Amino acid sequence: MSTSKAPKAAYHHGDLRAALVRAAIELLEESGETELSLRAVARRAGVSPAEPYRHYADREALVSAVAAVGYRELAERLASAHPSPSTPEELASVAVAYVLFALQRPTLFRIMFGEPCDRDSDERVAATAAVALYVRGIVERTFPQADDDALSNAIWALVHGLAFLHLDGKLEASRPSVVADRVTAAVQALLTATRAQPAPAAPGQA
Amino acid sequence: MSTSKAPKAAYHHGDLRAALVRAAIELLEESGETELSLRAVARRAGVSPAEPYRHYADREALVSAVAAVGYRELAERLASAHPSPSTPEELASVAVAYVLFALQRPTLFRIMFGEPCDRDSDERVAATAAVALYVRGIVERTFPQADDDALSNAIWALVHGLAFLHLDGKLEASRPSVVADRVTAAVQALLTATRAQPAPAAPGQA
DNA sequence: TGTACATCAGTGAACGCGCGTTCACTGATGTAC
DNA sequence: TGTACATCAGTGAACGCGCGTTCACTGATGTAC
Repeated sequence: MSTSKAPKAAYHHGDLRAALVRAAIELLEESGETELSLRAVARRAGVSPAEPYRHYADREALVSAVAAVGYRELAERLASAHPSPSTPEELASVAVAYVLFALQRPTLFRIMFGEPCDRDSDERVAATAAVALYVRGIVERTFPQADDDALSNAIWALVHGLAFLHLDGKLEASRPSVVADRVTAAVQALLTATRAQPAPAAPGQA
Repeated sequence: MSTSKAPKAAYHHGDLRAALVRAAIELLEESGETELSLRAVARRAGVSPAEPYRHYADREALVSAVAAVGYRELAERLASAHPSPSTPEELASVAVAYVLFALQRPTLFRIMFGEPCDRDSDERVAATAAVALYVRGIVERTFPQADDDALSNAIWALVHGLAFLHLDGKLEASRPSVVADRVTAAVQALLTATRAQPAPAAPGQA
């Protein structure tokens, strides 16, 4: 029987490993700090400062686990914006979801993307690759005859850049609907033109 | 007589205020850490831990001064890539300069852009506005009949996103020439199409 | 030119703090017979 | 069903550390006369 959803007071705790990640995320979102103190997390989870070491090798391991949760939730948000976008309009709706996710969970997003970050964490490397593949899929569906590499990079960068510029206050971000409109407009400004000429006259395309 | 360039050993120090900023930047670039410890900076500058407080109100003030230097240097780099870009090709060369700056001075770039950052620092707010204006100028020159707002945001976001994706290892960044090519390709992938139809058939354009 | 004084850049010791991590431990749960 | 034991989640005290900041101070420089 899986214990995925019953942290009861029974047993010692049930699933403290997951509870620690949850506590960490709550702390991040309350404090607005990107720094995550293991002691603070333990305190929040109602547990002694030594306890986390039973579940995570060190601070960095907990941070990676937090980031992994973030990647999963981001993927869900994108998928629920549109399961399989294949037009510039659908792509724009996914872009909006990406940026709003960043704004609603700013510290989580920063931990996922805004840190030198442990190149050794397989979890994180895999999650990153998954996002890249997802974007690439959209681009291939939406612009079948484009230069996939260049265009995938460009699209991801565009959306990612919009997220960070809003997050860092370089673009005003107090009202989500304004942000959504701005993101949509930016994406359309670039993509409408791209779509307008279906075959960009490049040689050697199928 | 201005003392802008003579930190001699004469007098007490000459220009410790600037020396502290310099020490801070050196430390950042050596350690790869975004965290800046006032004590470490003082140590590096060969001065007691209390001394910085004679020049900066607190740690945050020093960090803002560091960011200000970063903005100035970024502006110089962009200007020297092209003083007044007005074609997609010229724009791409500026984009490359932006991304390479981020990669060459990663921690400085993160401090400039990748932190919640003090909304109250006039210096920083002004610097940000200057970058935005600069981008807007390029866009107006390059695409005279476009929707300036949307396109300016899109271009800045595209370039900024490319910088961060490389910086955070989401795009491979070990060889500058590869990065330069990738940035150029990404920019061209989006912009060539935009330029290809000079008047995008929107109503009400001069 | 020489003396008396004000200024102020820089000192160094001290404060209290929260941190990451280790350690020997306790006590509830599960297991074997 | 009852007892003896192994397991292991969680404890709590302690370690050494570097931090930001404050304080009363020193001593070199510049200034007035």
